[in-house]
Amino acid sequence: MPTRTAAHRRAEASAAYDAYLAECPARQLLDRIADKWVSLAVTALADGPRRYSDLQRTLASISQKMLTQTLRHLERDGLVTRTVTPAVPVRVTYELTPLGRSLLPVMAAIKGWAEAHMDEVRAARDTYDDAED
Amino acid sequence: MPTRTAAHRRAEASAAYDAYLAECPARQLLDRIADKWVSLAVTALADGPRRYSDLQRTLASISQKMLTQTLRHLERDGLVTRTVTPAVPVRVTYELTPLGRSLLPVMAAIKGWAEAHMDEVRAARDTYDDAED
DNA sequence: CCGCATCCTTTCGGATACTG
DNA sequence: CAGTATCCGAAAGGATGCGG
Repeated sequence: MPTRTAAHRRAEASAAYDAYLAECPARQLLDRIADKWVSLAVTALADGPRRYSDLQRTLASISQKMLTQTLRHLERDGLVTRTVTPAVPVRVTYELTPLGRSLLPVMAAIKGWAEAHMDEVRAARDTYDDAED
Repeated sequence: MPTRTAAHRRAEASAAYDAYLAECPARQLLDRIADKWVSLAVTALADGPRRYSDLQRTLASISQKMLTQTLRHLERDGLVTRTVTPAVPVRVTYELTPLGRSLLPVMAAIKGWAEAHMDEVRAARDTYDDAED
């Protein structure tokens, strides 16, 4: 009989990665996904595949450099797929993978929180700034 | 009778802020909270008030500059309270406000996602990098 | 249309030294 | 202990021009 029970193994598995630790890969991954453009790009793909130019219109004022960079990272990390349709002109569409879909609720939540609590944050800032001594 | 029904007003209210728009304040707020240190700091305060030095130990390798800056922003935005206990030496504790508590599940989710899906992302990266042509 | 390469400015963020 | 202030290198990110 093993000295490590199923509960032990579960606890160990859930602690396999710890973003609090600097050297942990999860810390870097957190840094990647905790990003404004990632949040907007992933949520923009919620309803299905979309074209590059379509995404660029939706994520207002994003530069093509940042959009391409963000999409490349998401593609490399297995969160989106990139599909090129050879036509004239070429047509490129991006779509969430199942892994990307698992991140979608989280990204939608953070974007939603910002939109939902903007007024409260504004009020807090006014109070804070008025209290300058 | 007004031409705008309650449903109209609700729809309008929920669309009052839109992070997709560059000029929208919610875009800036999203940029503030979609941050590695914010995620780690907020989740670290989940179980109650903690001291500055305690947080610094938990958020391994964070510089005092970034920790102070992050906490100041959170305080200004009304997400945490800062309490100074005059003693020798001085004791400063940080605690989530109700507004901060409303953000906690979101921040815990993003941190948790990174830790939970690290292996899948790693596998995707290996595949992507191997396919270099 | 969908990029990549380059330049250049701005910001981020670590290191260090110093205060109540 | 819990900061603030300053310096400085590294990285982010916009602008522009070119290419398949």
